[in-house]
Amino acid sequence: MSTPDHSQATALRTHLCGQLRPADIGSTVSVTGWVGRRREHGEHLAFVDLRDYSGIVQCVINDDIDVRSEYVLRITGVVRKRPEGTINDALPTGQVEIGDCEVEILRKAVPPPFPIDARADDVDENIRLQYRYLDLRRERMQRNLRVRSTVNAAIRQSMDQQGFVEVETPMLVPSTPEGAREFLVPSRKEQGSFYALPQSPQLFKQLLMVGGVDRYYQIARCLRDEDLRADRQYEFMQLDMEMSFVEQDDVLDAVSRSVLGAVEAVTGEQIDEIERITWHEAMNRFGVDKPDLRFGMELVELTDVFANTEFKAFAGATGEGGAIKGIRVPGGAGEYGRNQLDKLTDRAKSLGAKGLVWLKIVDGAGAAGLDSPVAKFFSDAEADEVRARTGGDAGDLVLIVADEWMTTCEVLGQLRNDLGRPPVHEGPYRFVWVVDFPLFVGVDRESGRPKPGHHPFTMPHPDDIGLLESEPLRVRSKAYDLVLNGWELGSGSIRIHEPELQRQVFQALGISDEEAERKFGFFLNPFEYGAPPHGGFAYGLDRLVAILAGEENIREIIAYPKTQSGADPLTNSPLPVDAKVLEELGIRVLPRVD
RNA sequence: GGUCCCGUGGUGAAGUCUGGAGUUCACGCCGGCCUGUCAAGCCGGAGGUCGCGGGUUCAAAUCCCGUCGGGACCGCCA
Repeated sequence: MSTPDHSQATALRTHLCGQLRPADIGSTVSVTGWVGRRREHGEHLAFVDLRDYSGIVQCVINDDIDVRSEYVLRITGVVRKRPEGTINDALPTGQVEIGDCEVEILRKAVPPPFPIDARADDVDENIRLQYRYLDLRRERMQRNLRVRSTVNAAIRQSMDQQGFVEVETPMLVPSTPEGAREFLVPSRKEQGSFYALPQSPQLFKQLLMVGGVDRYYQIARCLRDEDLRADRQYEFMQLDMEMSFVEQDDVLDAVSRSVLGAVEAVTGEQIDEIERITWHEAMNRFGVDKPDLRFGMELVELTDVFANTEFKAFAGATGEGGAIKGIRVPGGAGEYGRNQLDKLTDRAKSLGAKGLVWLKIVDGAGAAGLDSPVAKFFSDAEADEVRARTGGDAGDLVLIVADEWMTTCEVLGQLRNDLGRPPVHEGPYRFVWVVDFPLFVGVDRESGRPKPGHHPFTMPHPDDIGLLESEPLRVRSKAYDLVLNGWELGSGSIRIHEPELQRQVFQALGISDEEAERKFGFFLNPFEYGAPPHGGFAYGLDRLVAILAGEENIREIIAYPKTQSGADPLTNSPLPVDAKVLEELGIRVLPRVD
């Protein structure tokens, strides 16, 4: 991470606590901070660890002074080498200490509810959030906030260098029927009317392209009233961008630069290029559209192996639309007992598979070399081929699913993640662009029409436009996701900028001209005045920062996050408001219905 | 809307399955001793609505029902 090159000395301090080194020996310094631990040895000797964000320095106090945990102090004294045998290698400042200390108590403090150090990692998160201002004093949180700040700065620098213009878009926007549930804001002047908080600046950024801005970006706050998760908050930040007169490669290039610039700024690691795979390949090999490339256990194609199988559970999946695939769990034969294998089977079923076949590979060739309830249904040739394709050795476990192609991929992809995925702080940063997403995903149960995969303004793949009417589900799109270590960082697309193609896509979606005008007119009519070809992207800063900080949960890299139920234990929000306030807004709250 | 896990002095845990006195451990806190410690050490002390409500029982932290709070996940997040 970058460190500021100017001194952070102030009227009250000459140095930061964590900065002092043997080179400072002999200097008279003033440091400020909080009392960490103190070690008293009677009236005439006490050690106080003074802490600021930069670290800890030991101060030697020879007076009888009452200084307690988390008191705010200013200490002035002389930096000196620690006596022989008392050097603390665990501290960056451990070679030195501050002696001849004059102590000024800037503010007394009551004892904190939990220790302000790594032990608070184990404290109930609700309590950490209730006292977030204390939690934030800890090294971990200070580091996380600074990773975040570094990422923001690096992104701004990269976007600026690439000629992007930072434009702010409104927080009070019209409510739109599509997409995520919105937070509503009542209008005081027009009672009964509402603004919404933006789930993203989508409309405004595309209109900036119509407005000739050419390259827009914003570190944008987005708000969605959907259920919270480890990687989802009501409010989150996105690097949002849009470019004019571009093809897909131009967008991927620009985004790659910014995200890789952020990685380098935080870790010093240089990544030259982000690899790409198609959505179809991602599903085939990893069973998810956000593959974690840090580990193997890829899905192995087995459909043709069982083309003429006697095994009924597999025979049904060898035809059109079906697929049989397996994954190898190295060393899994010994690791997974009958009980756990039953649990894996239940898991597969709950994910939508009809069942799960497991094979433990033992010594010997042919079906006899497999330990499995279904081995007796396998021919020797089939058994040998499964071993060859999966690369399975004695002691390995092979899991096989036979189902519709999509189900087979998804179930095994989930099992692959369940069984093999490393924790977030492990391994390299494996970015991947997933391109050629299908334009439509699945079919709406009510209307029978295909549903848009990204949004209805996404450019279909030029080679597939002819299939829009005949086989819409096979149409690929110019939509793409950026994935890092199995986390979806963000997505984007080339947009449709001319009306005829937009009409065709609406038609495939079953949206009439009237409905299109009613729902999207406010958005598309401006295009009539000359929309340039354009495309864009947005990626989640919280997720990127969490991964770079090695945190599993984005709450750890947000100063004031909400709990899973959407509450803030620090402020107790959300809270009821005075009847007067509601009256002014023309709002009446209905009694709770349970 | 659903599934699963958790809730015990300020903090973290054990105790809950198999009911028997608010029992235990570590940290913190308060007081005392202590001149080279560094998650200092030694001695002493205080601190509790076992989340809340109801039920079963002679007896409930423990069993049952409900509820609140926290977490993980499914749905949801075009």
